[in-house]
Amino acid sequence: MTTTPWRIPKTKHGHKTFDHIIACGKKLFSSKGFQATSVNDIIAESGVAAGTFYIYFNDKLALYTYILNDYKKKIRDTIHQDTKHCLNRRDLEREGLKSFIRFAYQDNLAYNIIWESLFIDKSIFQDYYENFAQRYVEGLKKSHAQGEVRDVDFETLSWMLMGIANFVGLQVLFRVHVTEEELDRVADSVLDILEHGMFKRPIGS
Amino acid sequence: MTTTPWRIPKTKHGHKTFDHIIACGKKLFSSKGFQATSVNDIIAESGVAAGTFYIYFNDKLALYTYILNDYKKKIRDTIHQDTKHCLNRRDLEREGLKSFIRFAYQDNLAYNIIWESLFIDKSIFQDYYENFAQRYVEGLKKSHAQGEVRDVDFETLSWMLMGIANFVGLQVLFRVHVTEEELDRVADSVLDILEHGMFKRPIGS
DNA sequence: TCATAATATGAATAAACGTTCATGTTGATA
DNA sequence: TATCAACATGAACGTTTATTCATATTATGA
Repeated sequence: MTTTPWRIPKTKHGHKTFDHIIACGKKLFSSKGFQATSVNDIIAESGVAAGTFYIYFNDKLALYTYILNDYKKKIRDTIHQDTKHCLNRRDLEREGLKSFIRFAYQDNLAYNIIWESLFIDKSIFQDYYENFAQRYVEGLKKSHAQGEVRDVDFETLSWMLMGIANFVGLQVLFRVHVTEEELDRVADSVLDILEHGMFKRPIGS
Repeated sequence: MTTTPWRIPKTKHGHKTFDHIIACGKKLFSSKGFQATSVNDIIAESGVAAGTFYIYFNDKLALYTYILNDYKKKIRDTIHQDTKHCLNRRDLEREGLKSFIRFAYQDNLAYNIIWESLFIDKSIFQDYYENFAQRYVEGLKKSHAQGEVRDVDFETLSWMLMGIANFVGLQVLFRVHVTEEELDRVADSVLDILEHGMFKRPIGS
C-alpha cells in the first residue's frame, strides 16, 4: 500500500475545502511560481486556517505534486482528444502541436509547473519527459512500420519534436494575443520543415 | 550613468573576495538551484562575514544576475569558437549543436541558470531567447540568400532549432556519461532529419 | 609615519516561514 | 438525541531568513 502526500477528503464538505485549496494553489503558483509562493500565501488566499491546510497536504510540495499529476493527465487527455481524428502522422504532428500550444496558452500554469519541476525535483522532470519520449517513440515506430516515417533515430526524433513543441510554444506564448489562425500558420511552418527539411537541395538531386 | 546591483572591487584583495563569492555562488546555484540557496548558504560556503557579501552584492538576485551575464557571454563565445571554421550552414548547425550540448554537459550550471530565470524573472528569460532568436534569424537569412536554406518562416525555424538544441541537450544530459562519439551520433541524427525531414515521401515524388 | 579609503567583521534585529496541537464545530448515523 | 469521526480553528513556537551597522583591520602613498 502506497500513501500519497495528500489526503483525499471523506465528505462532501471536505471535498469543497480540498478543491478550494487546490484552486488557490493553482492561482498562486501560476502567478508567482511555486518557489515564491509560501504556505502562508495559500492559507491567506484560500481563507482557511493554517491547520486546515495540513489536514489535506503534508506540505507545499504535496500540493504541488497533486497539481502536477492533475496536469499530466489533463495534457495527455487534451492532446488525445484533439488528435484522435487524425488519420496519418502528418496530421497527428500538426494537430498535436497545435493542441499543446493552445493548451499552454489557455492555462500557462500547465506549462510552468512542469518546467519548474526541474528546479524542485529533477527526477519529476526527468520522469515526465522520459515517459513522454517513450510513448512518442512507440508511436513513431508504428508510423514507420506503416511507411509514413523515415528510418531515423526515433529517440532523438522524439526529443526533437518535444523541443520544437516547447520552444515554438514559448515563442507563441510570449505574444499577447494568440489566434487560431496564427496557430495554424505556425503549425504549417513547422510541418513544412519537418516535411522537407530546412536545407535547399543542390540542383538536380 | 547606470549602476549595477553589484560593486566591482577596487583592490587586488577585494577582487579575490569578490571572485571567491562568485565561485561559491556558482557552486551552490549549480547543486541546489537559485531559489533553494540562501544568502546564508553562500556566506557559510565562502567563509566570509555576512556584511562582506553585501559590500559587493545588493542581494542574492544581484549575484545571480552577475553570474547569468557571465554565462551569456561564455555560451556565445564558446559556440562562436567552435563554429567559426564552418564553411556552410549544415556544418554550422551540426557543430553549433554539439558545442551547445558539450558546454551544457561540462558546466550544467550554465544550462540551469538560464532556464531557472523563467521562474525568477520571466523578462530575463524572454530577453535572452528573443535576442538569441533574432541573431539566429539574421544568420538564417544570410544562408538563405546564399542558397543554402529553403524559403521558410525563419523566426519559427529559429525557435525550432533552439528547442531542438535544448531538448536533445536534455536527453543527453540525463545520461551519466557523454562521449564525443555519442555527441557526433546524436548530431548526425538531428542533421539527417533537418536535411531530409522526418516523413517518407510517397513513391515517385 | 600617518592619514585614509577600502575591505572585513559578526552580533543583532525584525520579518517571514513552516508546522503543531489543544480546542471547537459539524453532520451523519445508530 | 447521543455519539463519533471528520473537519476546522488560530495562537503559539522554533527556525530560517535577509539585512544592518558600529567597529576593526589592512594596504598604500603622501
